[in-house]
Amino acid sequence: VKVHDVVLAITDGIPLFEVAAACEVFGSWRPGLPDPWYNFKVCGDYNARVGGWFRAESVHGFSEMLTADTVIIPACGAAPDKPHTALVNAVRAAYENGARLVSICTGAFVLAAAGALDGRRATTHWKYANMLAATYPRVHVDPNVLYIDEETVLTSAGKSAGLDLCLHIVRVDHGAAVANNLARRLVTPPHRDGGQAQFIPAPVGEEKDNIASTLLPWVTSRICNPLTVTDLARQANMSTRNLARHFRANVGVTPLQWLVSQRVFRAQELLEMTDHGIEQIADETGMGSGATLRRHFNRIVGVPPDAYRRTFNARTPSAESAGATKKAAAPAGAGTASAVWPELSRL
DNA sequence: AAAACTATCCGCCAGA
DNA sequence: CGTCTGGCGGATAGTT
Repeated sequence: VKVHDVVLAITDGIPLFEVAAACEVFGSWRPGLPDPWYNFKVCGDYNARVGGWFRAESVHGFSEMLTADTVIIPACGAAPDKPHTALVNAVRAAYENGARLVSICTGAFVLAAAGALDGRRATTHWKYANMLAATYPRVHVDPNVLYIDEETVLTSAGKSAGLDLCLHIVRVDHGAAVANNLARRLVTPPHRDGGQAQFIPAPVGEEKDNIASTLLPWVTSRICNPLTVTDLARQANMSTRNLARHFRANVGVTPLQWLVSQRVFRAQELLEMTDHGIEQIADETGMGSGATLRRHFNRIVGVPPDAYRRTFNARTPSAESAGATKKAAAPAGAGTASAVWPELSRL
């Protein structure tokens, strides 16, 4: 099996965070991940300043992109609308060679300049969305999503959305279980399918009495109850129609979709931390039946509940036969990293 | 696995 | 006016 070549391109003045996110995901193998992980290289300007604190010395030339399977452009320098010419040319060449292009933050400007975004949907840091749309009219800019997957071209919003996109790519390449495993190790919340789901509309939201800050906590704390969408509407003091409207606008998915994903997340925790049976967990997560839980769990997590438990349950250090997955359980005392998920996973 | 049955979603629209 | 809300009904998604 050929190892997937990932090349990260950096230019002078590039922000640290975006670079770091990609390096964390693609640049280091961790226990439990497939062994030949990615073949990760950094290319760019020699001595480019990174984040204002470091200089990049050990970098390859842009020509590395020509043989890459995936090219990542974390951002551009201070003037996104005037991208680095050599970089743009290299990206164009890589694209014509069939490479998958990935941008984080203002990296989308480089992709756009290379023509890779023409006629496509794309996103970038919300602060630059207008500029991107104005500079490249043929790009359909959507500032309201974390990332957009156009198969061969993937763009993401700023900062941590880049991490979400990187994990999404791992999910595409290696499956949900591997992606979730990596997310756990990075102590970041796992996500649903990224392809069509567009969650988190407002990058810079206000803290009013919106659904996200009032209704969602109310529900998550009662996730063991078989709440219906009508129940949520009653709690929010609005009609189901209005709830559907506001929910979509504030949370990005429909009430039921969100509800089901929360139940599955809770089921993940119970699978990790208890030895309860599937039927019991279905009951404890407000899911109607074990069959229903299995179906949704499989769809969202990517593996069946029992397989998930075998991999992650901290109580039963199941003898992993083949050496592939070295005891993926969390360190003792940490109570499994998923303990931090409920708060973070409010998509 | 498929079918019958429910619940939910969302465009449209009128009324506040 | 422009904005918000709740009801309706067909299409979909979810459940048994």
